[in-house]
Amino acid sequence: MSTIARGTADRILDTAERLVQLRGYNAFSYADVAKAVGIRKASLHYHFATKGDLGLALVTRYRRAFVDQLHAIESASDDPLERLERYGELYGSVLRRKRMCMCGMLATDAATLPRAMRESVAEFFAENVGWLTRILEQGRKRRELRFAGTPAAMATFFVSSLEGAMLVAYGSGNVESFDGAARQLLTIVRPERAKAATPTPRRKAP
Amino acid sequence: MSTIARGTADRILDTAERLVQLRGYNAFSYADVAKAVGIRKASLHYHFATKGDLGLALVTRYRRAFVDQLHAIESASDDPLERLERYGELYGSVLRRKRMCMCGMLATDAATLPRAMRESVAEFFAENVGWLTRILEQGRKRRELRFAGTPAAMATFFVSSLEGAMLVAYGSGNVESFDGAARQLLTIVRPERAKAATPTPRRKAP
DNA sequence: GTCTATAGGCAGATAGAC
DNA sequence: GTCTATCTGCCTATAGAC
Repeated sequence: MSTIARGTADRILDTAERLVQLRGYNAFSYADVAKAVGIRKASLHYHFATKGDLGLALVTRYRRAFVDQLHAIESASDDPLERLERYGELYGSVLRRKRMCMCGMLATDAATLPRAMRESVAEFFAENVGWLTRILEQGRKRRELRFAGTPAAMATFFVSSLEGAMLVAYGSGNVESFDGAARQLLTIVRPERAKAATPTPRRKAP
Repeated sequence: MSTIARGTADRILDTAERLVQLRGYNAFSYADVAKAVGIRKASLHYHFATKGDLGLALVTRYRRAFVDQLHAIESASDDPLERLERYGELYGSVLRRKRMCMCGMLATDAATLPRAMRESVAEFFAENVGWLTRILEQGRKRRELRFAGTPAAMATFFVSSLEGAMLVAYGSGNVESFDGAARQLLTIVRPERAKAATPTPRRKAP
């Protein structure tokens, strides 16, 4: 995958994605992207006419990639708790690359975004809540998960807590705090809920 | 208090605070503030020489106000659970004014902030975690709160979840989702939690 | 598809009059 | 303390050559 030559548009998206995740929508420029990609500012406009077009393409691609990873999680495991663990690990892996979730980042920029971008960011959260709701519903039915309230409410709480854990970890430069928060989060849906928070025994895939 | 005439510096801070909470540090300008306050850009520089100076003053003032509110909560109630409810309501009241937490907002801007600002934002989170740790510790000791893990870990989770609930609500324009998340959060520290029909607790090996 | 050149505007910041 | 005037630099975006 990484050895395949990619088109200019893809390289632009990769670079812009990184910059948005690091600095936010209003703190990256065509000049930044052009420099990193190795072409001129004007050439960027050939691929993405306006910054809004580029931004929308970024969110669209990010959402698609995220949805793909959700499907991958369902393929990899049938156990609700393990699926939730892997879901949290999606966020963790972003943070370990020293980035913030793109849509969490754009959420704070919402007031300054073109309408289409803002709506797509909202859809990202809705998509995640929808997926989690299904997993939680199924897990409760099978008695492999236990939690208070509706699956939808718990799903919203899940997304919120992971986004917040990333936000605080990113903003305070304290990456470890994310892992602790993610662990707490899993504790509250574990059926055998223990008094002491012990690290989760993680099954490794062969 | 609201009838007292305030100095220019205070009015600048009020306006800049609102703009940062709405749009972020990189999406407000001296021109915006000057227009709203009713003076010229150049006059702002008399009060705050650079944007970084203004930003640092904003965070400092915000932190002080927040700490004051924490003290007010301790004065208003002796009950740990009620204190936590009121703590959540601090966040809720910001969101109901259609704003994002200033430090949550600045957390996403971290990579672009002057060092002093970035450190002060990190201190905001640390202060909150510190206060919550005390409340949680005391509540557990008195058996009026119940939760897994250390008080410090739970405190970090608390701040993360509330910040994240604000972030998602703000970014998706769905303010109601915050209240649901805040309610879920309180559920997990309530001592009388869920003794409903649970499957036989199977203890996993650590 | 990529380039040079440039338009037109806004950014943060300063000098100096009043 | 607030003003006018101005500087320098960066921003998004476009025109037109190659």
